[in-house]
Amino acid sequence: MENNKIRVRFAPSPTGHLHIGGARTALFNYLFARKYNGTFILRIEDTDELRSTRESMHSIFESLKWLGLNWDEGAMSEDDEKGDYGPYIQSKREARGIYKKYVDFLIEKGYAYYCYCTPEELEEMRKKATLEKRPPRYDGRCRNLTNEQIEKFRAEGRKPVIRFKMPDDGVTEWNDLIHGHLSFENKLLYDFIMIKASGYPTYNFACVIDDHLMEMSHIIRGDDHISNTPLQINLYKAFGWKLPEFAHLSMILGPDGSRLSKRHGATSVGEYRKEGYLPNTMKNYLALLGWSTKDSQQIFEVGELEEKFSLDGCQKNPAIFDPVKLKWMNGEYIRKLSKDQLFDYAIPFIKDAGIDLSKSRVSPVEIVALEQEKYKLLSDIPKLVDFFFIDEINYNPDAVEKVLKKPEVLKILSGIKAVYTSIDDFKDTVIEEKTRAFAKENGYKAGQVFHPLRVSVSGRTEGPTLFKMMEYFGKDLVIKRIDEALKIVSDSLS
RNA sequence: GCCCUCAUCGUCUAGUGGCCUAGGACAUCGCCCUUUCAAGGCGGAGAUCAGGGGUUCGAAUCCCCUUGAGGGCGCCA
Repeated sequence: MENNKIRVRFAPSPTGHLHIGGARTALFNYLFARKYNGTFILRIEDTDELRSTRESMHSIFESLKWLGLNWDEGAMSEDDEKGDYGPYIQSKREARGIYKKYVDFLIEKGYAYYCYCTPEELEEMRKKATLEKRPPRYDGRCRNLTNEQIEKFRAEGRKPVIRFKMPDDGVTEWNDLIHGHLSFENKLLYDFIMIKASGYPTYNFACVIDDHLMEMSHIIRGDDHISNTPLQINLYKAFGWKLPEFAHLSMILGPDGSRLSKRHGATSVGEYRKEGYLPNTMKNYLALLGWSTKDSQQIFEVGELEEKFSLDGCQKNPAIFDPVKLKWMNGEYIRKLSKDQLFDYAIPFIKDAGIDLSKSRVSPVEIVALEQEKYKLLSDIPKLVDFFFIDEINYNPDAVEKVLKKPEVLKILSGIKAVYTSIDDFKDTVIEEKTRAFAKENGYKAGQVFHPLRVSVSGRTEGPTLFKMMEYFGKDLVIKRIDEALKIVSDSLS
């Protein structure tokens, strides 16, 4: 049954990068389509001639792809598209005159009219209304202009807009798939603009025409659109078109409960990517903002979200974006990666930090994997592995003070140096065995030897497991660094 | 100002009339493991279910009011 086919869309306007909220809307549409074997469509709503940019469009494509929200139909890039309902970029649709015939139809049927009010007049109208404590919306004054008035406005060179004539009474209602029954009194609605003075359609108009023409079955969007919905429904009714199902997702707020904005930190998907978050982390975390399973599952395997998603699990109330939990989740996802996957993700971050990967004796893949359970962000990696790739390490002053400047350290280090010099097979198990034996023979506790050693070879008090680390450094480098540490200790004694 | 929406631990949430002395996760605290930092394991604290009225034998769950928060009232989307 062609008519029962699930078709959903994400319809961003290219006026900036893909934001967290937009990504979440895209994700839910994508998951819904996957769950019910439907079609996920990407449409670009660039009817804001002033703010829409090609760069933004590109950036949105990139972010969507990075998140793995692959769409089946629609604008595939700035210049390519796929599907039988195109064009999928509204400016191109406008250029083809797609909207015009629907405008003409409405005017002919008396559902739309020209309005000659200037922006200044409208501003004045709103101000006055606010002062008089009335709703600051258009009062419909151009609904019944006389021919003389129209002549006069034209003579003044005024460019009209085209407004939709909203019904004066009755109610507009629908059954929202998330909120349930929603209803608005028509007299509280207003004659919204369908066509701007520039000839371009507005959001509320183009959106309805396209959703209908593209045969959308479900409109899943943010609940900031709830009050646009009755406006749009009246348009559908004027055309006599079948309504799609509506589902309004709750908003995402910043940690202080206000609308998520720059002052809360990163707000775009691209920024999180740069900070070292994995795409699957973002997908999983975003899914959990406003949606959950009956058992409050937190981490989802590949494909599991697509399988378990449902509109029933969607929350009505807004969700606060929690960067702390996001970070935890990223650690979880990093730990699930194979060594090779981790390394592939790490490369750009390591290179950015200026680290020369050729400078280590062992495979950098192994080195990066050494501290896998520790990374919360991919950007944590360089500073945790850098001492594997540089000759001269920096000794952390606090570490030197706390660990190396102890009375027995000089003896321990020179003793252990002698032990290491005699090891031929410099492997972690061998080193550990010899080191423990050295401690025991000389009456030291293991930790008394391990700690100064760690600081000596790495310059820090924390790091990877000690013996594996030394094995990777290699015997020569370990001895060289013990010598350096020895020098620091003896210098401080004199 | 008007309209709409929403309301469970600090946060994300489970819960759809009795299984709730409200469950899970993040964060937090303590203990264990341990060569460090993590990770992991175990345990604790944390929500009189915004407040007040009803309905009912019984309400976080249904109804009403109040309060608070968010959204909208654009030739932005």
